[in-house]
Amino acid sequence: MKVPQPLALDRYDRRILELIQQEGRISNQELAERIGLSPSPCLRRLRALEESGLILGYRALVDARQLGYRLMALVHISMDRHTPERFANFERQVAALPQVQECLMITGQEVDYQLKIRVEDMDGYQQLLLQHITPIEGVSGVHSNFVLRPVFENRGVPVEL
Amino acid sequence: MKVPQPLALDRYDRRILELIQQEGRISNQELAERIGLSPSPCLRRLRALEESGLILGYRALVDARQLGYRLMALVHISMDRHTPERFANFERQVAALPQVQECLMITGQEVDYQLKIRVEDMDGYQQLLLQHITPIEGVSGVHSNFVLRPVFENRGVPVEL
DNA sequence: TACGGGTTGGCAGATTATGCCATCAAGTGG
DNA sequence: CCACTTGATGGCATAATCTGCCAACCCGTA
Repeated sequence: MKVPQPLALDRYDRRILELIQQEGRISNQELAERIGLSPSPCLRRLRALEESGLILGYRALVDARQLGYRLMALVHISMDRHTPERFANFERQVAALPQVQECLMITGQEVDYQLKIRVEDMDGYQQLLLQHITPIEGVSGVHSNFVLRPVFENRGVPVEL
Repeated sequence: MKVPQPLALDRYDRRILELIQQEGRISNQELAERIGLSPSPCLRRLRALEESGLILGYRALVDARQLGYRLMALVHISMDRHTPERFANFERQVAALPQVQECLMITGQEVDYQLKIRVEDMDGYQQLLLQHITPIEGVSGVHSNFVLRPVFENRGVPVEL
């Protein structure tokens, strides 16, 4: 473990970050070739980026539609009383629901959270909402928008220059 | 290339999908151990899942905050005229902005798109909005919510039993 | 010029991936 | 009940990759 340095990334590090955000399973050899370095220093840099916490991990992207999740929705939640306990409890309950892909606490006069959920269809949506989200203590309002088309998702973080 | 089958995933395939969504760079050997299969058939299954398109790819997760992106916002866009050309043009322009991490076309009486953006700070936000998003032809309204805290993101798609 | 810190490239051994083949289990028809 | 077919497994040999180590190099400084 290393304390986050003032963070000095040269162009090699940046190229590495760009490439592994696109091809997370690229071999170190090919990575080295593409950034114009030999395998040894390339691997050292990659490991250093991982150790520093800049690279949080690796994920395979799975096609949700092919798995039967044909409906994606953005669910906006408002809470009645804004106590830390209420929030903590809500977040814990929501984290336990696998259909909830993302949970963001956001600004907004009427809204406290936005959830991104994936379900099979409207039935699944209704079930999730009525049986698992609405009943959570403190939830006073729920409003959803459905995703008509995901234009793009899962883009990498820009690593300038 | 294979045509998407009726999709019959046994428990081995499901375990593979679960594991590589959590550890995208896991070695085939360890993957095989964890699912209780020898390396050969495990690798065959993994490759088959990739070929079938169920696995779309692999990504490294990069810590945006450490890269200086301290502000995340959800930007809601409304368009004045709902013609396919307007939409296509908007999507193209928005895709060219690296700060836009996600673009979803959504339902809503006043809203057509939700963008998830990452910027350095409020200055960056203002610049992005005024110089690159508002000027896009057809954009008639913009309303943003800021993310106070990302409770969780980037969760895997659930692969039931 | 000599020195020190940091990085590189190359090499050897360990680990992993890959293709091939015999074996095995399940289902079919004789 | 026995061939026979289909599809998947496990093991093995080979190829490719990773990993740790060390000498060489670059660069700023004394």
